[in-house]
Amino acid sequence: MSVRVRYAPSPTGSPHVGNLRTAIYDWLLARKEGGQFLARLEDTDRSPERYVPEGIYDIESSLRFLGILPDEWWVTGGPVGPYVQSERLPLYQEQAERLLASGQAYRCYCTRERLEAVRAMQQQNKQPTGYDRRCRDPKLREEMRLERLEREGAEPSSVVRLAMPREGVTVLHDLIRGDVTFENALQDDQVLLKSDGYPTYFLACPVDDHLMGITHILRGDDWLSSGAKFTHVFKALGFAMPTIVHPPLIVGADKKKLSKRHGATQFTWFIEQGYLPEALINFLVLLGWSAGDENRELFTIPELIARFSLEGLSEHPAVFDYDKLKWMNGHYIRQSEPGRIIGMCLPYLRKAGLIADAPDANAPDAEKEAYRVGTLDYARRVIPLEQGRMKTLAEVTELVGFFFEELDYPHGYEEKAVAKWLRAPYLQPMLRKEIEGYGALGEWTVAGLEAVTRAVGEELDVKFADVIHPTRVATTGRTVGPGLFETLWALGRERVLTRLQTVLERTANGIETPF
RNA sequence: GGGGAUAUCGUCUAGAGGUUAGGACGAGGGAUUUUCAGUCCUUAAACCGGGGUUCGAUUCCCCGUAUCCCUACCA
Repeated sequence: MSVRVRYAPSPTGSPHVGNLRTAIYDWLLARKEGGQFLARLEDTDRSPERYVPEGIYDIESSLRFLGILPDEWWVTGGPVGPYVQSERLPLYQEQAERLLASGQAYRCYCTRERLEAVRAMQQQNKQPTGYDRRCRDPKLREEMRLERLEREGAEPSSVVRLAMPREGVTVLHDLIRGDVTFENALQDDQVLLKSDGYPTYFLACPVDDHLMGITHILRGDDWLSSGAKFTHVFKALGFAMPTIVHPPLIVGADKKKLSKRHGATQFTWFIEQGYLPEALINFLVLLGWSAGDENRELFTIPELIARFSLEGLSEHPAVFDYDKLKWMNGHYIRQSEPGRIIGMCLPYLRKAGLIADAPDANAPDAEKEAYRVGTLDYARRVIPLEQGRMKTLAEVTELVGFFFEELDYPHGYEEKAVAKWLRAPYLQPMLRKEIEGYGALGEWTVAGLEAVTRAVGEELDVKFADVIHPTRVATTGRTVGPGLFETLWALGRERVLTRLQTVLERTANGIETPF
């Protein structure tokens, strides 16, 4: 039987990185085994805070971003749809009826108030909490129904609860943890069908996994402790239990389940920051899985597909290491074709106001041409110079800002940079010679710029480095950046000469330090 | 309170009944360059505790401890 796995997110907002990691595992497994990867929307909680329509879009775009497109899902449909639980209500109701008919589930008329009171009492007495099974007794149930009927003047609402066996044990066989045994008597009579007619996870998931032919269930370790109820629903329904495995949780530095207070958890944040899909996949996969004794951690997607197996999953929680992710992302940025990075960086530059938006489609040709030459070509020259320094794409604006911003000494110059390098006694002659030399340069090339600069240093009898640093500060306002000659080359003759000239004039009487 | 799971450098992890317990991130040092980044070399850094089993356990078993997860008409 071919492998069929599913990613089953709830649209409670932007997807959590932990859920996406599971989706990646699912996808890798499907690709590795030549099976199918499906996605199903678990939107059975209709409360406003737990049903976020935009979340659906975030889920969809996150999968697209990662390039792990489901073979069957709500976007494209498929043979076992619909792939949205709220559109499958009759299916769950039907199965609930079966359970009711066979006595493996029962209606419960208890009010929320009563449930809360019971729980409060249990907590007060340090008793295990859980439903006291009052309605499991037909007589008491009818009593409760009548009582509410009279009080409310209409047929009272009810839920359907799982009639968990009162004795024996339920064993869940987890692929990586082995048999996990639960005492049935300790399990709660889980609500399967809510009073609003929607199923809970414990009914919807088994029904769908069965109907959709799911062969392997991968779900977070936080589900393991309710495994008995889950397993029992399959059994009660007469459905074969798929292979099940609980990858470890992703946690924060304090070892608690990764949440907002640890930093970003919403996947869309990572996209916005400019993490590359292959970096995210590589990093996330390694958080809870390893290729064994292969001493490496950088894997391409095809390599991951070839190596992935459920057996490689670890069983203890993994701390999300933002630093390592950054390192890995920087690695993949460096590895990328410059064209790709340029394309990915442009939106950040536009957003930061460093470059203008592209002209309209119906703008005059001259305007389009001017944009292409003046803006795009410049950005194309500049961005690759900083490609090696970016850890995230969002950092590009910080890195290349000085190329685009109007530098007008001393405005836009870093105080420390000026203090350190523009106090050089030979500054004035150096600037004058550079202006002359760069101005007279035939072809504006990196080699030509270097030759001129070296010559200036020799004429001044100053070390090469001592020319380079003040020149960098004079033309960029800072001490760090790409190689000086690449920088000058990218800036272009006009900007370089203007900036040098301005500094020359304004430092004629020593350094103005308005700082 | 109850239940479940887990335990190797700070972090992600590899590992085998006998190893110098390996790699990576991060940290320290050095080299290189024109600053930064990168690259290369290098240093420090770990088997939770106690019992067993065994010639020998960090590895297998038990107990303890610690941590996490669940304990909803949420997933």
